[in-house]
Amino acid sequence: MTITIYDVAREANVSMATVSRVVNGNQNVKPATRQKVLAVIERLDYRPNAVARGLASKKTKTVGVIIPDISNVFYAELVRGIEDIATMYRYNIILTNSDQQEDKEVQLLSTLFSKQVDGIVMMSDQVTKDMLHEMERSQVPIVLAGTIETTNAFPSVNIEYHEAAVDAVNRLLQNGHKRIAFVSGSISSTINRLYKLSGYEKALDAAGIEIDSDLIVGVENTYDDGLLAWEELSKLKNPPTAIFAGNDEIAIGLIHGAQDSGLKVPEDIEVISFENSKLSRMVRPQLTSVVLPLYDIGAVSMRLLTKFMNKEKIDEHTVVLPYRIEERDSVK
Amino acid sequence: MTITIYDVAREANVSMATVSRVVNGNQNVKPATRQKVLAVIERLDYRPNAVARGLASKKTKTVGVIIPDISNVFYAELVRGIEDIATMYRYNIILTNSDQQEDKEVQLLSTLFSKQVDGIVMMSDQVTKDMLHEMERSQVPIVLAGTIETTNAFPSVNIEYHEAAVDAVNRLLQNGHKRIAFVSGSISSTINRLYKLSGYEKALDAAGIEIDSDLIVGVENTYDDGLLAWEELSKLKNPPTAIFAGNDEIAIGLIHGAQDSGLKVPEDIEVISFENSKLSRMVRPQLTSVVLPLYDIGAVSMRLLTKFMNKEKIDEHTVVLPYRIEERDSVK
DNA sequence: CTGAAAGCGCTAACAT
DNA sequence: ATGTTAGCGCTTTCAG
Repeated sequence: MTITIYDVAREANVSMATVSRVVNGNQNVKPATRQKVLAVIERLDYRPNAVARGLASKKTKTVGVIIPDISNVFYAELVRGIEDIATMYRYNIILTNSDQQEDKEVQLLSTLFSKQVDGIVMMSDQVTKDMLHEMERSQVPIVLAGTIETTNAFPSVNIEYHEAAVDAVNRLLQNGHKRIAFVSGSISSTINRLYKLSGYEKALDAAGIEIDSDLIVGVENTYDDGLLAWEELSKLKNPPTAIFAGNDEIAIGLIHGAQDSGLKVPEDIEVISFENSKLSRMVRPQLTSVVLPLYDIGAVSMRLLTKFMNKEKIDEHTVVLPYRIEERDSVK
Repeated sequence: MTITIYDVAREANVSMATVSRVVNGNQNVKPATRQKVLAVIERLDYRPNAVARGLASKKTKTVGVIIPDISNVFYAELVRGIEDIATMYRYNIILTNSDQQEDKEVQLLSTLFSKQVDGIVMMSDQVTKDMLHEMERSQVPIVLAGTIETTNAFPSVNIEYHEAAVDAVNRLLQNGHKRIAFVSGSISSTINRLYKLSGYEKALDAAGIEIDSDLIVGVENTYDDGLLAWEELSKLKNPPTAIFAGNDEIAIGLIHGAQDSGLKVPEDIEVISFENSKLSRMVRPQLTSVVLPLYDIGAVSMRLLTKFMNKEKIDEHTVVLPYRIEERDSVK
């Protein structure tokens, strides 16, 4: 049978309260009895039942994580950041994939609540009304990692996407380009629409260049769609001479598409990306890219969550991490 | 306050046992009372507490997953396979990273036990005695995913690494190569040493080619180490004309290394990889590779675990998945 | 088909 | 410093 705190108490001739105290490191225990209890614990190989503890204390020491898809390096980096900090604070994480489906996201929130997680870190392309509704019922803190929620009702950690996008496009403008394309995953997603696209437009505007909708292409965030986007772009009567890519996979697809049709990067066409994952160095030419610090966003999000869970004072519910542009070889 | 099964019972004028029955889909409830209870549940927005349920039923509907590092695409694929099947069977997963450290692996097992997971899927480079010791204490089933445990005491799912390695090297031998290098992550890890390396040696042996230890290089499973390995190999008086790479990142590093020094792949040097992740198509030339079906290994492992958890009859504790070679352009 | 009652293993006052 | 006593919210016999 499984051995319980009660067995230990009996064998050690103390009450279960005392056993509980030594297990939880409570200082109100005479060293001698502590030793005695510890010895019995060792001998019986007693292991506390976290579920019982969770029921009694209403704290489970586990947090929920909702992301679109763990098999995407992008999110995997983020999760690693979350997990590292969680471990540091003795939390475990329940990992769930939403595949960006709203109904799934709502349902995942619900099952995480039922599992009595102490908090949730969530990343989503788009925080809908239904999600918000479910989130508002939460008894536990929720922090949004790398996701925009326009009402700003929840704590979040992000970078300045808009400024970053402006910078990226300016980098291209500096080199004299007039025909700059913007290729990005689901233009409809909040970040792409509200920040990257608007940054792109603002930069062009400031340079006195008219927006050409032919140069704005919305695809999936994948290598293959980067390839596809290149095909589309290269067919234009007046094709682009530089491209601002929404993420690394797209950028690499674009580059390979260009190279396959005989062009040289960056000589014939320049590409700047927005992510800087491990992939960015695994192509030739290596990608010049805005660095989106996914690991850090995850880590900081989790850290912020611990503060809420501990009811510490929080200075800022909304943290904005710095970004920078990593210069490599896809831009001259 | 949080509303409990007791509140629902009171409001519906039934006992909590009845509420429990309708919540759990027990058929022994008159349709009329079921409706009544359901109505109250809806009205009160009652949500069962999974922790309490776990304590009472001794089933948590959550499984533990131990992998080396989620930020590695390799493992991320695997986890996605696990998670999809887990979701299908209504389980959640607690994800943990071991970083391949034995002590951490042992400790993770222990904390997962304490959290009362219903089962564990684990992937490790090397199953040590200490780990085995901890695993043997487990009250719940453990299945090993893509990991070798020589005593075969635990259920596992793998592919035939040895045969796959032989095939891969033969593929190179076919093209007339005599100087074939083997570059792999931690040669000391069980799979690399016991299977890939031995497959490499066997294939060369069968072809009457003597093993040259200069051609066997053990590195980390990273792009950078692939680059490094190339440097080392290219300095040899008698350098290789073909390489068998332990995984995709290494293969890409090797290829870029060769290309950077002016060689052409596959004209001047051929490379075959062992993984076939998304990366394999994201290089030029695209990688010819043994396909290691990570997603499937994860999915099948989880499926196997559900069988154990349900105490279903198991035909084979050890399942071996098929592999194949995906022909692309890094081999002629 | 429904209810009563006894736990599941632990924490957290409250006493002593 | 240590023990007693209620629960935490639910499942699960056992009766009826």
